[in-house]
Amino acid sequence: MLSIENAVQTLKEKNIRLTPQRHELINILSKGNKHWTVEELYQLLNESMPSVSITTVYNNINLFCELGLVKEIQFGEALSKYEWKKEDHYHIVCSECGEMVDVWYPALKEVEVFAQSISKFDISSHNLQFYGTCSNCEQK
Amino acid sequence: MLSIENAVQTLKEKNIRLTPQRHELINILSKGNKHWTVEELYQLLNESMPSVSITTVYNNINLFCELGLVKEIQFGEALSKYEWKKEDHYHIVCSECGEMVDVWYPALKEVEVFAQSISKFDISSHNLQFYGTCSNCEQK
DNA sequence: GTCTCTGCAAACCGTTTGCAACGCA
DNA sequence: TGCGTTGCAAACGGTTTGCAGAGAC
Repeated sequence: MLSIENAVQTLKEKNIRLTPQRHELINILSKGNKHWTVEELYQLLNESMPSVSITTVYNNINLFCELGLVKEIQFGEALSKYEWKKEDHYHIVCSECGEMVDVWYPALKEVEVFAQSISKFDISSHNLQFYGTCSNCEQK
Repeated sequence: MLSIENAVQTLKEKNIRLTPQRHELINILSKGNKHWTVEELYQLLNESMPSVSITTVYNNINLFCELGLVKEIQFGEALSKYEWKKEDHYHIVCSECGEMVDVWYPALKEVEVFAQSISKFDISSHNLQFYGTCSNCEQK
């Protein structure tokens, strides 16, 4: 799990300013080990910085993705979610409410090798998602 | 692979009219064993029916998905692609041009079982995509 | 003081909706 | 002939862009 200090260091090295908005966004993202939409981050950020704009959230979440501080998780028709950078893993998503949890399972390298062997593609990565119903939605 | 006759039969059973637009769209989709975006289907349809509107393509591709004649393939930030209904399989997509091919690999049921065992989710399905570079883009 | 960053407003673009005219059954 | 369908235009909604003023360093 990436530390706040490392993230701040990365910004400094690239001469990217540590604005209050960026600092607070890093604070939110690096705690909680969760998955947020842009809108959710905007709401959370607004609690401590009421004047922040959603443009700034977009600007910085994209910047953080480019810097490798944050990973974008894209899922079917749902809005992208973002998580603080950690080791590669898969995700389970609730089809009802969008709730998302991590799955730590060994990377399916042998399936990648198979896909490469039967295609004319040079395979570089793969993505695996699970769909289901979370316990909260199950009860309803 | 679903036949045109079966598709037409499904429409009849549900009292859905077989308009020329629908017939031609089924013709395009059921041949070629490819993956198309809405825009691509619209272009192809326009070759034989110049007056067709993109609204009609949206209406019918969504209808066909609901009827199970067509499967929507959603991929990260890319536009959805659609394929004629066939047995479940995975996809490889070219990160450069979006070119897509099928991968017939046994469903990863044991990974689903694992995901279920370590989460509080009732897992119903999963999705696996491979990313890479197709031979065309490799040469460039 | 400089130059990046913020935040507002407008643009963007794929998709959906409303609706009047059309045409399949 | 009736009602489902088409196709136009407008609306929609998440995201990006342009830009003038603010502010980090």
